[in-house]
Amino acid sequence: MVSAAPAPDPRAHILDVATRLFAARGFGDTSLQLIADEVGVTKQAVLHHFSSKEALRQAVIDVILDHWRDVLPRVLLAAAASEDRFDAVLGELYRFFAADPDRGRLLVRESFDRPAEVKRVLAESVRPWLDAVASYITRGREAGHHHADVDPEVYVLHVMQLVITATASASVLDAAIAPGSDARARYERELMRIARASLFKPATHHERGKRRRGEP
Amino acid sequence: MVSAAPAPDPRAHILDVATRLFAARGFGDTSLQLIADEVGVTKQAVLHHFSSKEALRQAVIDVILDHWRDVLPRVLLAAAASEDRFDAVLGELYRFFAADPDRGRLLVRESFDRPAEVKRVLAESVRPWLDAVASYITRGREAGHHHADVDPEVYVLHVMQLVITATASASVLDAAIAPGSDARARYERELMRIARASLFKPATHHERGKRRRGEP
DNA sequence: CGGGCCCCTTACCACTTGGTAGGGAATCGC
DNA sequence: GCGATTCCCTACCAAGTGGTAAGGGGCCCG
Repeated sequence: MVSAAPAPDPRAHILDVATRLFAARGFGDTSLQLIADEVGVTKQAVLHHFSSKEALRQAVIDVILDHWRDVLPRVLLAAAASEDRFDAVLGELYRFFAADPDRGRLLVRESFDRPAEVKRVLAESVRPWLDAVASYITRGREAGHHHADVDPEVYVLHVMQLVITATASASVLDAAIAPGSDARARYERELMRIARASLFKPATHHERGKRRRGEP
Repeated sequence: MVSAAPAPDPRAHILDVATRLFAARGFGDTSLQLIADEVGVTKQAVLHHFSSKEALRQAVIDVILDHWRDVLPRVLLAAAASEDRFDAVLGELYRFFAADPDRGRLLVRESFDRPAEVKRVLAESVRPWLDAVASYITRGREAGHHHADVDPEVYVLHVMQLVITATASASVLDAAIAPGSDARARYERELMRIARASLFKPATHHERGKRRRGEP
């Protein structure tokens, strides 16, 4: 689903298939044989490119993390201060995970299966920019744009979790709501609304026309 | 962690251990042997009480679902209409999952591993009362208590997901925020705040003193 | 032409998996 | 006392697991 082309590079092809299968079935329930069959090679060809199943796991996760580490700074740099930018950043984040639900599923699975590893990554790679975002919120709070009782750090974590799980389990959640209009669009819209309404004060006196200008 | 007593009933003991292990390591990565060792019996004793590993899985899930089906109606019945009741219901839901993070983890894992099954349960067991809650929100919206642009169904789903994932991965998330004051309390408080702020209008003219009466 | 390297194969390995067969000990109703 | 039932054990099994060993075919560089 994530790749149409069979990929000329077999290593990348294996990584791709493994990512999909690990996300869908979990690490323990995905045998090297299954991955190999799906790719169209033998199990030993897989083991040729990745010295062990564990190495394959690491490689799969690294792909996600690298992608993340690449995209996040770019997105956050675009986040100056205004409410419009907030939408842009959150939208980017949402689209990142919505583009491939496997990303979120892998992250969630990993946080369950190997909490120690994930904690390390969180402490090292996530905390820095979480601090940055949190301090941005704190500034906006002191400036009176944000609700006074926001817990910036935890707010950001909760919104991120919401993005991840909403995209990761969207296909399942469809069964819970009445069928009809595009559910995915509703998920995204409502998520954005929740995030916005719980952060921004409801448009105080001054600062009315300033909001929701067109963005380039 | 969830059971201190070794449980005189071996079947219940097995169920308990299996629940914990399935939640922590996933179904595929938990062998019958491991469960048996943890319980202190042989693998065949486990297979005596549960005819197959799959049967054990079902039994574990049924315990969770039964608990859920038992608790939810009771909680929802207490939900008349006021904002105070909202806190009570959401708080109850939160405490239900916070009391044992394995519950949330199991549900999340199950939604990944067996989406078809979960969809069935959602459609049959969750949708009815989700409709009820949603229509309650819709009424409050028409009465002017709630934000006009709330998508009731999706709002409830998102809040539920937030509760589940926040409790399920709380221990991991601790690594992302600055250490110090009780993180769990912050998670709960901020989650409640987000849910409340994104649903209720910010205290219109009348109805001011009514909100946030003394809480213990 | 020939050696070396890369990519992948077949063949095989020790080990674990979920599950079966059958029997033994304790307990209960009679 | 005695059969039946419940509970759990030892012993075993076929199938599948991750991983190793060894080698073959294509290809580049000399």
